[in-house]
Amino acid sequence: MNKPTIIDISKATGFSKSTISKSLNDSKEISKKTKNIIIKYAKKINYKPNFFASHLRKNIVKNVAIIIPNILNYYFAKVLKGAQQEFFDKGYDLMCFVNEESISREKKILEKLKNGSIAGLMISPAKNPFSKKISKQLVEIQDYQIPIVMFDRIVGDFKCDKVFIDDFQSTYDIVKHLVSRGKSKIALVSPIHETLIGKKRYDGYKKALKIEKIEYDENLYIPLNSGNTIQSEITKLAISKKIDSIICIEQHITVAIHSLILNLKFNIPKDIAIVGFTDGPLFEFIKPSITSINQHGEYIGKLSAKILIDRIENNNNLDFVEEKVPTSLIIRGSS
Amino acid sequence: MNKPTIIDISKATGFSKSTISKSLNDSKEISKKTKNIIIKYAKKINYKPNFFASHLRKNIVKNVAIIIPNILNYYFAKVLKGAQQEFFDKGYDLMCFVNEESISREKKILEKLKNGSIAGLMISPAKNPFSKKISKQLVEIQDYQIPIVMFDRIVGDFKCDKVFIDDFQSTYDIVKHLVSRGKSKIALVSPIHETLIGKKRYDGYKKALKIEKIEYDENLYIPLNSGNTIQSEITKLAISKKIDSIICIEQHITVAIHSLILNLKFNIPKDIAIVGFTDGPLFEFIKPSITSINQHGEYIGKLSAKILIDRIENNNNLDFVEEKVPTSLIIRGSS
DNA sequence: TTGTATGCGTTATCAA
DNA sequence: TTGATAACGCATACAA
Repeated sequence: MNKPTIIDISKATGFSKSTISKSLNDSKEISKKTKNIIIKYAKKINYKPNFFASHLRKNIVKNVAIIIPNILNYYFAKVLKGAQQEFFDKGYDLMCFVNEESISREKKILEKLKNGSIAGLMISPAKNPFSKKISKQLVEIQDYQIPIVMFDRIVGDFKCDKVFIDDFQSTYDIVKHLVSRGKSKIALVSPIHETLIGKKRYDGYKKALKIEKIEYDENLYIPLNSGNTIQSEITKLAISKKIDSIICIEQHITVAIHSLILNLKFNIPKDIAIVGFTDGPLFEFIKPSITSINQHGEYIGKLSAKILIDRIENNNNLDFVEEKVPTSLIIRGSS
Repeated sequence: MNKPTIIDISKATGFSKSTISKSLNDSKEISKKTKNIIIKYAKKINYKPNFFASHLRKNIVKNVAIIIPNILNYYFAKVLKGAQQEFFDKGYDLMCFVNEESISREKKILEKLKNGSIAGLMISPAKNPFSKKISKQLVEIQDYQIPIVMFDRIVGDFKCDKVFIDDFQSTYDIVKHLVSRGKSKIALVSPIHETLIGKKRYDGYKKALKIEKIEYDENLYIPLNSGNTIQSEITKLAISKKIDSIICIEQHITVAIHSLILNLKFNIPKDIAIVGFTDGPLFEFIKPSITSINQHGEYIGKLSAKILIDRIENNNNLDFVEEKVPTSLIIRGSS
């Protein structure tokens, strides 16, 4: 059986195409009686309007796309979940793309999205450097009147709506918390030091140290590049008692540090406290469990979706919004 | 700027609509010279064909949908990742839906998908009972010539392509492994005992016991309904030494059992071994780490996508395939 | 090699 | 209250 069309209904019921169309759209031009006949028959043959035809005609799109770096990252999965719920409830279909942290993949995805199939885009770009080419593609998408909401990994000088956590506050809060636990030799481990997020977290860390009158020691700030030297570096710092606590920005590295510290026979949190970032259950089940920043991924996803829908539906020319979402600290055994 | 169309190019270059269309599709009817002019101009104004128009005209769809129960489940996230990669590489857009284990949500999603916007569907249905209504909707989708691949949570009597792990073998292998570790009082905890998967895993368990000449004890088979009685039940069995090992089918319950056993001051794996199911890193970082079945989610996703694309593109009437993917056992500290 | 005309399925405008 | 017709943007059969 082929997909039935309005013409099939027309032939079967004897009414014209336009009468059918109006009835199915519940127009008040058509009499109840006629509508009933038509709707009943449409149901019977399981008629659904052709997606492409109606969209072509109406020139409206109810598809949106989301691009995330990595679906296996619990935080991004939560964002996706929140966004998906919001979009679905508002009648939008969500197309989902994953860039796998690859700029070339991201370019391909964006290229594709220019075909006009989407009404809006949510994006958290692949790790920096944010390429000029990506930026150019995003601007082209905006030129087509397709609004963009950038979330989490926002890019400072790109103009669009943005949703992100309060990165400054997150590390600021962690330092305050650690100090309240009697810690003062606080290391910061960051695999994303070159990103805006990384810089803000670094700033929050530094600011809190200042407020707490702890002198900043550049040896305790450990930006990671390849990620291989971290073991020896942490080991050195720990053994020489230069640190009594570690803040780590990335979940898997946090767990690695956790293991390392235990293997070195230090006590967590007495000798060395650990605080990390994640939305997931991983830190909860480790022994000792790890104190962490809750990034509220689901809320970020929902909020971004709401903002995007608002842009799509009320294409006002209001200034771009920048929503800064507060984080919260979940205190567990490691601090 | 509005999205440019073929007509804009036609006006600007002086060629007719069809010459433009043919050039952009690299038809060999058109001279190189003309093509160059047209393509160059199209690039300049950043022309992209209208998605809806071309699809309406060609009556082909390069969208597919996937419905998964829960995006926060690491296994399903992996399936999604694998599927997404495969589809993207083959030029398909993937629309992603999450039923959140809700039958009513699933019904809404399926209702929507009947609008003809997809060329194929991958689905792992919400937890059973697999409703008659869902089945009816799926059949309707098939009636529109939209192929369906059901993965993981397959439904026995529904006719479509299916991809799933060898559930029988998974528990069979676990029992064999536990026996090789000297265990003989093996409990099986299952929160999905009413599903086909649950039954097969139960069968594998029973069969392996038989092969190993261990008498089946129905007290050691613990189907979970609300999931609240498990604590006391496990505690009783452990204290009375009725069990020396536990197989658990669900990841979070496995972790809960793991904690419970440790709290009861038993040694894992000496007193009680534990084996679970998951694709994720959770079991790796717990102490002691947990032996588990790797369900190869990414492969399942890729394979399902491949099968679906094959159905879409070579709409042959071959019999439905049922791909049974072997699992592998990752042996860790808990056994 | 290029242009003309038609239709994909729907909706909207206007006429009956 | 219903019907005829045009148009959305593109692709193709056919004519030139």
